[in-house]
Amino acid sequence: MPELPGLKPGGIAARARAAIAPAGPQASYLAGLNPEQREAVETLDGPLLVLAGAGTGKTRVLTARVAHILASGRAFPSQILVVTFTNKAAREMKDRIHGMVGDQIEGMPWLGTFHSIGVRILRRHHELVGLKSGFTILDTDDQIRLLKQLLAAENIDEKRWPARLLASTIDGWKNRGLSPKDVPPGEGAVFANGKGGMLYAAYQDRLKALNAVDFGDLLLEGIRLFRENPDVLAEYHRRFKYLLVDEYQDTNVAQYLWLRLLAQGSKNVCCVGDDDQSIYGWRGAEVDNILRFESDFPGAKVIRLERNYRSTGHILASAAHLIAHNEGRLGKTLFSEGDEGERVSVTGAWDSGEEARAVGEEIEALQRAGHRLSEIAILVRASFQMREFEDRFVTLGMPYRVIGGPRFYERAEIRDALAYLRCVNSTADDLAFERIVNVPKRGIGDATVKQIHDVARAAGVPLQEAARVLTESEELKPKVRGTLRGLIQAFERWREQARVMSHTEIAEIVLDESGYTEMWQKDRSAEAAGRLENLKELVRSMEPFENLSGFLEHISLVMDVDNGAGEDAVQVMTLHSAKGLEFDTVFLPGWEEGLFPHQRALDDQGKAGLEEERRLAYVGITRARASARIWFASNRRIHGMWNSTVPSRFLDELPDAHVQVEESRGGMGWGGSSYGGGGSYGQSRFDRAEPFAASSYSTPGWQRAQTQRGRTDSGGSGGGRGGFSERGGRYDAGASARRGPMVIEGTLVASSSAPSSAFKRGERVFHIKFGYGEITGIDGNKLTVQFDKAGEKRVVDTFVEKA
DNA sequence: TCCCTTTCACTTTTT
DNA sequence: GTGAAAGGGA
Repeated sequence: MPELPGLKPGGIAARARAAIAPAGPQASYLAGLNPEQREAVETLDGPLLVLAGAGTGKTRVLTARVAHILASGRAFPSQILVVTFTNKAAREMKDRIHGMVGDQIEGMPWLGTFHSIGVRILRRHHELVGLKSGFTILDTDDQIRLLKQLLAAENIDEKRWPARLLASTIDGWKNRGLSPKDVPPGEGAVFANGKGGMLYAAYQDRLKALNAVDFGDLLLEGIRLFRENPDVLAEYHRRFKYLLVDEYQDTNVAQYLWLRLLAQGSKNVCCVGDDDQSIYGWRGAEVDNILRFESDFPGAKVIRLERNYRSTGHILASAAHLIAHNEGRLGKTLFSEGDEGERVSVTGAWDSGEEARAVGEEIEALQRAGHRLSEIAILVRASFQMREFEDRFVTLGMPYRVIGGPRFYERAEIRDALAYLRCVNSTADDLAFERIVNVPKRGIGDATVKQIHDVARAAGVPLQEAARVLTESEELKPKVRGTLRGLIQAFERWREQARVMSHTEIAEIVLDESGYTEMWQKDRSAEAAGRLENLKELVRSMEPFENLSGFLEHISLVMDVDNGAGEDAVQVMTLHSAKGLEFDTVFLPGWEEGLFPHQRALDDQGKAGLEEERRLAYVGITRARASARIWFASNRRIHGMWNSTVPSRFLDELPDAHVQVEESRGGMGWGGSSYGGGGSYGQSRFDRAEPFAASSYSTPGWQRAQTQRGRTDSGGSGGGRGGFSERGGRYDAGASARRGPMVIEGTLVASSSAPSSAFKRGERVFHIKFGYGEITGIDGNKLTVQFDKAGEKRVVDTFVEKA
């Protein structure tokens, strides 16, 4: 299409579309929508809540709605506000709208994350909230260093009151939309014997002095801006004719307040979300926001999307039955029109190692059957679980990819490199200067840094300037003085060069001449090569930007690199990072009490915590299109200690009719299941499962476990060959002859396989978790023990030893 | 100032 | 068991 000079592409596009293709049955973006989706797209006036269950085409509705608004000529692209949580979601949305509406719409200016739109607004009105232009955005690392300084200045023991804790406390306040003066005195007093509120205020002052904001401020200051300047708010009211919010169940109070202020204008606010997928309560998300929508926005219409296009019947029914155990929900019932598919499988393993082995074998079988590895995912509750799977995949030579983990820009080398660039970009970036002044080590230690600080404070100048002044005085030792002067001069030189060179060239020069690259080249550790690679990647990622400051501006908010997507590899990630994704086959390992639901969630949040864990389980199951395979292990090492575990209560909440309880081909699933408070899980069908209770020790799995244990040093590498073939013959042979105590890494795990227990009533025993106790009852291999500390528990005899 | 030893925690994570 | 961070000694 030829360019039309002087005309705004967006405006033309919208009008042209409206003229050529008026919104009607024939509009292409409406094609293929079901009636509910279509209603959600076409209900343009007034507040609308779209409750979109998992796999019901939520993104499709959002993008079609934008297309519809544009095509019907109701608004220009610049008059639509679309907010998402992650950059990834924003990018996807942009791409899809682009695909629907076409080239003419040059990206919608107000489509982005809460934070990126927040910055955009603050940059336009910075003077109204007391910021200078070009303010910097601090990330968590900067925040913590700043808070450490504040704590030190207040003589607060950092051991007792860690900066991290203060940071998350302040974050929590900001998430709830509280500025220092709004913090309830009682709450402010919680930290450091009453100094919490004061520290928060001091922190905000420091931020202002540094001309910086943190992530929370991007919204909080926006709220303040709107409240204190009605004329500014009115301007945005006029501007935004339509507001759309993705993942509304994840909004926190600050985001809610921010949004509500903006929505007072046109009232055409459409929020899309799923209360059953709210899994971010721990970082301030308020499910309440979505539950309250109808009362918050009077006259709101609610549309439910319940037709699921992703999963088979059994999977959907299992997920639905599970989530029905939650009380705080709006209630939806997903249904699918596809076939029932295969049942959700539940399998027990002896321990986490066997769990990983068995899952690895199943994946190999799937691979042989022609499944693509990238359509297989392992979703874990906690990242430490990934390790065993990774180890396994390495020995199997199975390609895998870990999603999530430390983000690219959070890596030390990237942050160091960025700090150098920030110093080149601005002489006033004190935090960046402090970070790299002695990286690589050049003999400028704490003592010198403190001196620089003193000069800076006294003269009211930034650290770089103070350092320059200091090198001109006689106060430093000659050696230090020389190095510091060299560094300052280097920065001046780089700044000069930055004017004439491209920013990527400058970056390379800076990293090279500062000795930073050399530092890693000399480093003998295993990660050094990867770090150098990351530095190269950083420079590469700068290319699309116009200049250094443009790059730095974006990097604080948006920085994720493609980590080799598209290659055929098993996807390993946490349940949290799986939200929004889908796979043909999903493995869900580690469904054990204490791990999932996580003990900490139960301890800290009680019932609310349990319900959030349950939602997490729901998210996990609904990621699967065709096959969901749940696992639990009877023994897991927690904090370096082997613990026997109890199958997760969520397993009992799955509907029998849709679940296939598998006998692990490795056997041994149900070994020791009696940990876990109260007897309420004693009734679990997984406790009663017969094949294992009486005859555990003659199953192939047990023998295999023993054999593997016996080959002490072969653990990992010995299992390299696929497992199925080894199973049948080898481990069965002579199995029943194996008797006697079994010691694993110094812990007595099993002492007897005799059908009648070797224990007697009244005998004193020791349990690794519960300590000492006295046997009060014997039932097969299960003992009832009155523990001195832990009270009465039912335990399998293999987990206690005679005291 | 640096390096080594001790100590501590250990759920989830975006911006 | 493991890794990161902090403190103390060289």
